[in-house]
Amino acid sequence: MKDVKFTTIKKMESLLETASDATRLKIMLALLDDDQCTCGPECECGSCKALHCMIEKCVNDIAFEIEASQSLVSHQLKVLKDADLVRTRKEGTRVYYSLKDKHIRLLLGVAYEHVTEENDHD
Amino acid sequence: MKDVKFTTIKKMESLLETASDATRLKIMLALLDDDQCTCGPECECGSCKALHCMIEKCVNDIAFEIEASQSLVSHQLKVLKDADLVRTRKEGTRVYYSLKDKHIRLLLGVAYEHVTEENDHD
DNA sequence: TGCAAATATGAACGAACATTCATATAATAA
DNA sequence: TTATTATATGAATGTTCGTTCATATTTGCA
Repeated sequence: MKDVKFTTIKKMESLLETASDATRLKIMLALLDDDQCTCGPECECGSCKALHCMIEKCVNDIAFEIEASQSLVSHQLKVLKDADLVRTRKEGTRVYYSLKDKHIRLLLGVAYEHVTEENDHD
Repeated sequence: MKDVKFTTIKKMESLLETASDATRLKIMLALLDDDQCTCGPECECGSCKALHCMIEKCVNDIAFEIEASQSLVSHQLKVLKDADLVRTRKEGTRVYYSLKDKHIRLLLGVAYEHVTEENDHD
């Protein structure tokens, strides 16, 4: 992986920087939760341990779940949205947020495994 | 992925925060380079498109390659080392750095793919 | 209309961070 | 020892960023 373009570096920086905050991580992990998964046993999402199932939650529910203020969650959701890590769907007064795509779920998965596994040498 | 412990969140934050800097990304991408790979065709590292081959470079070579000052590279290598993203090997006056393990290479790979691929919906 | 619920936003404050410059340490060779 | 090369480190500076508080906007409903 050599001669990576500067704009590519900058995009990677933006992606990782956006992901690298405890509040935003809590939000994204809440959106990786499997409570709302209604797929069958063939599904590989959430509790099924894989990543194609889309889970969505509204702002206040996220705020309650991660025990943060509505303002903070809204601010950070905007950061996540601007950086394209989440998508939104409006329904009445509510706005439902979900993770953007499989890369984001993979990123969270890799980071999670790295910090929870014991030292494995290479 | 629910009920993630606070310390796990903090570790993920640290990992991603450490990775989310253009200078440090350049350094890590330099360590993902395949110039030094001498493996055979069965090897899956670098140009072989996989991740088990360890590549190491010393500080000044990295500084030259990414066009940054020695001081800056040394500072940021320390950040990477403290956060356990790279390992070191001393040989005479030189210190050779390499990526810590496959998770780090995977992390870089996922981030790279996310920013270089076109929109793929889920 | 007016009210309530859900979400978004702007200002402000303090903390954290990337970079540079100058200098220190460590190892090797003469 | 002295000189040289490679690397590390401490201080200083300017900037960025997360959070809070107060308030604005939007939507649905009486």
